[in-house]
Amino acid sequence: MTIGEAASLSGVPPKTIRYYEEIGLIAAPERLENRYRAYDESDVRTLRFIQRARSLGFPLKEVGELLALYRDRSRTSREVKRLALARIADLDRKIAELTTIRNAIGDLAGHCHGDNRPDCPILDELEAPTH
Amino acid sequence: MTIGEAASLSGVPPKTIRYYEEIGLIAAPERLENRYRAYDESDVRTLRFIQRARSLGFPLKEVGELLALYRDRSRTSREVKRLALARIADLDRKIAELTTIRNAIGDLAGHCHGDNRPDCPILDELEAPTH
DNA sequence: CTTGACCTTCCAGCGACTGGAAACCCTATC
DNA sequence: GATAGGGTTTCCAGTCGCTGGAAGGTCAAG
Repeated sequence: MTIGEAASLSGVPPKTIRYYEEIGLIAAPERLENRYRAYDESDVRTLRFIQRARSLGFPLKEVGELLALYRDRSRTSREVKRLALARIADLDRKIAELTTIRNAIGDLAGHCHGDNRPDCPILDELEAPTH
Repeated sequence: MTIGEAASLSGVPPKTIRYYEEIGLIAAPERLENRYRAYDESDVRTLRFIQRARSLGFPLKEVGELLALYRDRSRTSREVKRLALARIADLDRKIAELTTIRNAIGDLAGHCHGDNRPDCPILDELEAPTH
């Protein structure tokens, strides 16, 4: 099948598939006589795997590791779990950071009238923080 | 004062200060005879303002808007609050998204033994999701 | 025979920096 | 006066994960 068909079956756009090939995440596929890339079911499964790992926030480097583990019959579940737990720790850090920021802005906005007057605690605080 | 001094007083690295100048976020400063950039107290205050707005997650484009509002004596607090509330909505969306992902990986990791055996629900799920 | 939808390659840009190279400037020390 | 070290200057490249666009080749339908 062509790249467009593989794209719609896997949910990964053609441009992105070519990009994954370029950076070596997936192997370069066979070509048809007209130089079009030819994919099969197995390629589509790989692309779907990648798509799901990406949607879970794994960076491409880790997607590559997951893919290698996925193909390695002798891998242990420990290796996979290690990646997953690292990803969770990373997400927890990011969530905590965003939450802190969100609350800080929330506090500021809560003290701002938001009317036609010019005085604004948000700008005041950016100018010279009180805490 | 030189860029290095302005950097340590404001918390914005020299490279970043030059970058802000390049993209037009801050004005190009006077130069000394040796072509070094010369900053004053007011520049440092501006840089600190930017630094704080950035640490609150405002993208540079919005930092520019905040800066313009900050300098505009006739601005209303409504305009500032609008930016702050948009930022909060954005953060809430991001936090919700990351939390969803975090829980999804958490579920998967919870079902994975993480031992020497090869079977792993994480890879299984990436291969073919059940939900 | 033309239209339109594919496909190919390559190059550029996003945001917000950051690193490095090559050169210049200033001060202090030997 | 040479040298070492710390600034500073410019410019170019790289990060991450794509995405858009240009210029051209290919194919099936009308």
